[in-house]
Amino acid sequence: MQKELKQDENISIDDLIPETASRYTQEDIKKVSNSYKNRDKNVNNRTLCVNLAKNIGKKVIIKGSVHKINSLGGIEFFALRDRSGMTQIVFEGSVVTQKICCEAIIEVEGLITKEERSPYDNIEIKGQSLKILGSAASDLPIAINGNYNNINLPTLLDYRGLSVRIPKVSKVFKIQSEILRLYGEYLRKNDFSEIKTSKIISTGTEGGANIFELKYFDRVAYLAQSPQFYKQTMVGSGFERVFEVGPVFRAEMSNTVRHLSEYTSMDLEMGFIKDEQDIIDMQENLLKYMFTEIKKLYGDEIKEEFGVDIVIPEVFPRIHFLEALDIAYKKGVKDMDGDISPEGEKAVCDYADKELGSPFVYIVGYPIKKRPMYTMPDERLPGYTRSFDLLYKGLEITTGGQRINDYETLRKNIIAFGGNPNSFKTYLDIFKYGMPPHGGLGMGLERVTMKMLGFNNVREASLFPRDIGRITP
RNA sequence: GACCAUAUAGCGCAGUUGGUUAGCGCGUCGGCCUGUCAAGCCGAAGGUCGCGGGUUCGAGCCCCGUUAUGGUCGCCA
Repeated sequence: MQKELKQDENISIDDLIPETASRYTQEDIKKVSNSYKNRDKNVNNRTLCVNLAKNIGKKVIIKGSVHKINSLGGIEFFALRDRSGMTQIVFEGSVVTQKICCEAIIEVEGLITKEERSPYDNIEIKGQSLKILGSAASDLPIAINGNYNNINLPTLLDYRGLSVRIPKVSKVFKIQSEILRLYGEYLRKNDFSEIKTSKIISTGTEGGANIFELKYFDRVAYLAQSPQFYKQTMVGSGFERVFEVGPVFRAEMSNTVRHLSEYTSMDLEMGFIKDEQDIIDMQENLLKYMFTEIKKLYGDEIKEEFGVDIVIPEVFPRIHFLEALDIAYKKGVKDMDGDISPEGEKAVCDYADKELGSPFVYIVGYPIKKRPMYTMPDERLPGYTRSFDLLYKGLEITTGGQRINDYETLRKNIIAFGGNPNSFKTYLDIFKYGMPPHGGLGMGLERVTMKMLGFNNVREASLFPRDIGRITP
């Protein structure tokens, strides 16, 4: 709820502009513009926490947030946090004269000292002067320096702007940032081009009711559920291999630990494949690369902070849908009615984990009815398709497959799925005028992050999650 | 959308078969303290028990409604 403004807060933008603003002389202006060229670049020199060890004995300036204060009367210990890590500053005597609260932004000049009693790498800074760059109030609603587990997820999300300061929380998103980097890095190395396509569309791609409607001038438009058609268009364009990382929107009435109304889809699409196995090969190698690099960079921290090992199997098992069903039945999962239930998926994952030593498992060959109209049928097992899901630790993190690339087949499929070919004209045209055999996949960034770090709620892996009940912050 | 659970201080929680002034830990505020690292010791503030109604001499507790949150399912990445 918005609070009423107090009387003295009732100011306008005009109050911010002094009358002199219209009378600045050429000289006044010149003074400012000259300062652009002649500025002292060393004024802002600053040593980061991570670089303290190699500068022991030097006098430095460090800047960051006050993480924690321990005041013992004549001596005060500050834990200081910057983007690289933490350190301890010791103030003796009367250096600290102002009231300073946790999360205040400070600048400290001091001497880097080897000190066995310091909890941070046996290094600390003897503070000689202190400046407040940004003050902080004392009534922090959540503890940034306390035990992460003492705050419930909805509270963390309500105060997201502050909870992202908690080192363990920000670590999640540092890792997620690396996941994104590695995804693009590997695909570029393999001749993929990155594309960005519009998220405002005129018709749904996958059909169904789970699409957000929005006002678009005097018309109705929708938020894209997937870049599917655009990816395929660009395969046909001659790019052959494209990838996109971007938001997709699902208006599903699904209030679960694994659903978001808006999530980041890591998509790829590639031409001149033999079949869906080429797509799986590409993704398997991609994931091995990504996970190996993450493990190199963060493996120890992930183990320590989140208590999980990153396991990268030699081969990712590939099981046919009907085999998977069988495995699930044998594990005692009932009531699947020819389709694999989430419980059945868990059983298959369990099997892959225990029998095949892999937290990943591909289920290939879903029934036609379970897949979108553009999915390539498998001529060897009519009724089934050349599509797949990738399950990771019991959760679906990817859907993909080979697509139909023949115009007539696709046209008939659109009709068979209850659509009107006329409303898919732009899409169909790319097939009418030559389209290579191709396929691709979409991978949910937050789900990958969630499972990699062993969370049981996908919201923990989303900076500003959107779900049925949440559109703020 | 269906079902189940929960709602008590800034945060995390306890609160007995319904019974005086609703507690605990952390945090916050004040005081003491020169090696803290879950600092310690002394003191203090902080609550319309989600909201609305009902039962009762009496409700944080029981009943009805409502809202929010969490979880499960369908569905999905």
